[in-house]
Amino acid sequence: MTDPHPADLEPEEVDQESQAATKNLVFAAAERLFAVHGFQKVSVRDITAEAGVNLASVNYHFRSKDALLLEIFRRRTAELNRARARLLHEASDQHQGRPPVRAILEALIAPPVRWLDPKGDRLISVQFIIRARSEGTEEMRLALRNDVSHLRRFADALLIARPDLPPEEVYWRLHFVLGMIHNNRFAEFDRLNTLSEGLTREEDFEPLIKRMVDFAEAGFSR
Amino acid sequence: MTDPHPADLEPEEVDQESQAATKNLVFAAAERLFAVHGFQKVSVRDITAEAGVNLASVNYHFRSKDALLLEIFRRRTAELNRARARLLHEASDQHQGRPPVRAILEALIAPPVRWLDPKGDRLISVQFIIRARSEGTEEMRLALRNDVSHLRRFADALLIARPDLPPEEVYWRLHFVLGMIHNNRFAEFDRLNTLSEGLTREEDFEPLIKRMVDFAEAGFSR
DNA sequence: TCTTGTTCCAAACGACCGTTCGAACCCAGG
DNA sequence: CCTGGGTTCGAACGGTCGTTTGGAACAAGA
Repeated sequence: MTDPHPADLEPEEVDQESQAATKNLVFAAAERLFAVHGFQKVSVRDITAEAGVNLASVNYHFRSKDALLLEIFRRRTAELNRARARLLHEASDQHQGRPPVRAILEALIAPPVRWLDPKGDRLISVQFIIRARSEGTEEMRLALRNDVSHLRRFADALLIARPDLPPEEVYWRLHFVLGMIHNNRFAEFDRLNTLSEGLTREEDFEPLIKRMVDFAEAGFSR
Repeated sequence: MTDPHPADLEPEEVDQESQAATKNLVFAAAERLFAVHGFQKVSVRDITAEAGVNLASVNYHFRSKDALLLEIFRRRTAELNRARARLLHEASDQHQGRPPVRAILEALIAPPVRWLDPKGDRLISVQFIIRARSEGTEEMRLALRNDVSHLRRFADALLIARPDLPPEEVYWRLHFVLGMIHNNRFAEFDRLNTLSEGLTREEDFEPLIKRMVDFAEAGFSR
């Protein structure tokens, strides 16, 4: 008697629009609730109620609550990593395989910040990813090791772009840039807007990308 | 019949070494477990078991689990804010009330990074604070509004130090610096050490403070 | 039409949660 | 010695959690 769960034989991200409507409803509702309220505060009953499906749907289509969470995390981080890698690849092509620091930083920063735009449909996803980084389960820590292999390409590019710097200095500065990116949470934006009395409220996110890249590039300038 | 809970009549942080040993045991165990495992994953039973006290101790000495969490948060953030404010005040004294950007950033960065030193007894506390920022309850969000009033002193100092910059630019850069600071979590350090293959492992944290202040000051340089 | 496999559903299971309760305990003040 | 307020204790309460179950509903091929 083999395991009848359809989640086991999915290669990557099928049923985008296929007949498995319930699975997609659960996926979307879970991502939305997790992104807003956090992982531990959202119950399976919250998810299925939000999706308008039966309680058992989570354990049927995904194996467990944790597996659902991990699947969302995997798909979204893969998408983000792909977008970043594409920009880095383009920058590498335009600079004979040795992109300057600014282009590397832009490839790292631009995708997750563009996703913050409420006019798109990515805002939920990027908030989910950011939250996963600080609240993730033990299994997601392991999944983050793959993310390290993704980051290594950026670290290597930076090491090549700044061969004059001690390697540990490059790593630390990369760490600082990642901190800037990961701090773009709802709560932090609200805090900043309260502090600045609304001066920092953004409608277009390209200026924010420029601000961040400017700041990060300046940090790398010495 | 008035409320018999001793938690209600404590001014700030008495019973450091007083006869209420159980309360201190609970406080310390809760802070430690929360800092390591997060708020939602730690139960009252975990806390009391770690502290070696009875299960009901949490609800007796503090009113509830949330109230315990909030009390830890309040005490530690107050201590951190005091340390930062003192440094800012000293810098203000040394520069005729107009401290330069670097001194302001150092007052913001140095205290929480010094607390990261495992040789001290503050490592748990700073990890707790960082975790509280992203996993805090609703009541702690309100407590963070006081933190905004604390941050305003730093924002104002920066606005005075850089009157040539548009105010929103100053606020954004302050936001970036805070992101750098809040990213100093256990998991992120591990990730960085994996990525750098141990190159970034620190024993002394003063060089890290210098690195961070250098990076942040450079970001403010233009 | 009957069969077969997939999906959905209501209901329940056992485990763990935060909190409460009343009795036991301790220890100064009489 | 006794008394009484502060503290600790074991035990239990009601509730919510993630997960499981067995059958109903459904669609498609024989």
